[in-house]
Amino acid sequence: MPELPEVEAVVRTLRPILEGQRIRCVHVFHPIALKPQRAPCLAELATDQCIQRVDRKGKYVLLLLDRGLLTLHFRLDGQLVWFANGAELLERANVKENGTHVDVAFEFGKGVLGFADRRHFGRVHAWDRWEDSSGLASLGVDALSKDFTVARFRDLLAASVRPLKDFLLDQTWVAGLGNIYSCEALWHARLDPRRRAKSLRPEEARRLHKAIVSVLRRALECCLHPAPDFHDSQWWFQGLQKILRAYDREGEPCRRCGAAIRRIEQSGRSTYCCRKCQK
DNA sequence: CCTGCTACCTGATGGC
DNA sequence: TGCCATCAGGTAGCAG
Repeated sequence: MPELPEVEAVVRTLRPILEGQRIRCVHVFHPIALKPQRAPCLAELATDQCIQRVDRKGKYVLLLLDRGLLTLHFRLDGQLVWFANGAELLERANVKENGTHVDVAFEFGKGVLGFADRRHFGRVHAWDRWEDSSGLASLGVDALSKDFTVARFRDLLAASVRPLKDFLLDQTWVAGLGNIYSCEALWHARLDPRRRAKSLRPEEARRLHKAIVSVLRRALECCLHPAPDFHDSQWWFQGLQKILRAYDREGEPCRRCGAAIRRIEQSGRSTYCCRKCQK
């Protein structure tokens, strides 16, 4: 559930479940999910603390504790799973037949929250202060925050010589966009992903800003209907496909001009765009 | 400081 | 069927 809208939908769903709950204990099944931190560090920081607030910055989920915080990052494939209680967790987690993959779990009075990522890219980290997390501390302005204004965005663009696509993927300028919504925003703004960020005219910067915000809002609506269901480990976001105009549509006609959507490679990753109407 | 490249992992898919 | 190559919604760490 990688990009900003998916993480925001998770956070909104998690908030009423977790806020005010005390972490009774922490289970670490796969320590790689904590790397480079270690299990004792997480257990010591989290055990017996209450979750005061559930929040998000960029693609990070923040669980703010009485003292310190936990950060969850799903990377490409991470997800959350809910269990009724500790017994159900131990019965189902990582067992051979019909088991549910779980890397780390937090046990509460009302149930258990599991963090799972078979690929082991996702991370669960514990921090005394948010500034201690270099990933979190280096994030730029969140794309759905009110600080993400056209003026601010124009200044950021003007300071970067990189191609627009790389600029949008770089979380230190604007936080929250990944490969899908970068492609989508550029398609909606009718801008060539290879253009240098600083080459945009004011009107083009405004168009891209508007496209980013509207694409993310529309995707968030999609992610909330239906809302995430952590009780079902097969749960996934439905219906995102129907809002995509460029991503993963190689060879299909552009919905604006009819030309074939092309797949090009930028910084080792796929960019989907219309070479005819994205200038 | 910036940029570009690789490594990190596992699973799904498609060609032969 | 089986085997192999390729691809995947992300980021950290490194060299230049």
